[in-house]
Amino acid sequence: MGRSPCCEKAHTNKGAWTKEEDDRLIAYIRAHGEGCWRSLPKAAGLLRCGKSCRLRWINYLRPDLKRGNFTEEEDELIIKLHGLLGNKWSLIAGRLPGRTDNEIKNYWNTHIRRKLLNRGIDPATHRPLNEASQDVTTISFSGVKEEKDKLGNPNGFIIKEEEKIPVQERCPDLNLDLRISPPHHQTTQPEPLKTGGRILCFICSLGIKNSKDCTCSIGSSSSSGSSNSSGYDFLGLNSGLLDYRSLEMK
DNA sequence: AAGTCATCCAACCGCCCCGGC
DNA sequence: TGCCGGGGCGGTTGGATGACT
Repeated sequence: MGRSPCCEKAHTNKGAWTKEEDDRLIAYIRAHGEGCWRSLPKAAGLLRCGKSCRLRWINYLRPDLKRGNFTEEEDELIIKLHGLLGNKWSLIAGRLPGRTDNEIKNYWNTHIRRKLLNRGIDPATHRPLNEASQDVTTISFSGVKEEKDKLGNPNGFIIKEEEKIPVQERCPDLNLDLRISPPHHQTTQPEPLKTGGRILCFICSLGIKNSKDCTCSIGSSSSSGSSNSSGYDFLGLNSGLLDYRSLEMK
């Protein structure tokens, strides 16, 4: 029957934090450090959910946070990292000292999206808006449905009754065909570098080891630390502009 | 001055992943 | 090996504030 709630919501405060709550949280973490967030509220004398405490600390109270406007350099770095990583805000935040994932996410949605649109760039794909319809593979779900009907749902999809209603009957003007386009960087990134005569896949070029998405088998075969000297030089990963190994979680 | 709309951002929600048992 | 709980993440919401009419 689902998960148990992370806290007893009936006896917790919600909404904006008061100065007193902030002070309590700061004092507790200074004294005891970050630890078990679930038990922290009670120990600190806060009527808050542990998750709420964690969020407040990480996004607002942490002493190493950099407040204030984003610089032009930060803007450009966020754009580049988003092009590489997508909506992996925590990874992006890991490259911007003093910035939080929430802050970057908000900043992206309020400023950078508009900035890119003004430049004529699709913020989702990082491609020119007028190219949006090019290099797109269309997957017709009506076709899939027909195939599933023929083959008895071979992909194991769970089909709700209402989904069996043809879309055109319910909303004739709505085209729900999904489209998949190749990642933007595929068209611009240089030739993949080789290590020991072998070509690295994109996953390995990012320094991600043992990934199930690895297609070259190097990443999963413990390449004895050689991965940091090979791969794409996207964002200057190899030239030292960025240390992509520190893209790991905060 | 008052009402309405747009924007910003802190906070919440629900899901997923991972480690411990 | 499977289950459970805690932590973390991305998406979304809603209140506060400013801009505009």
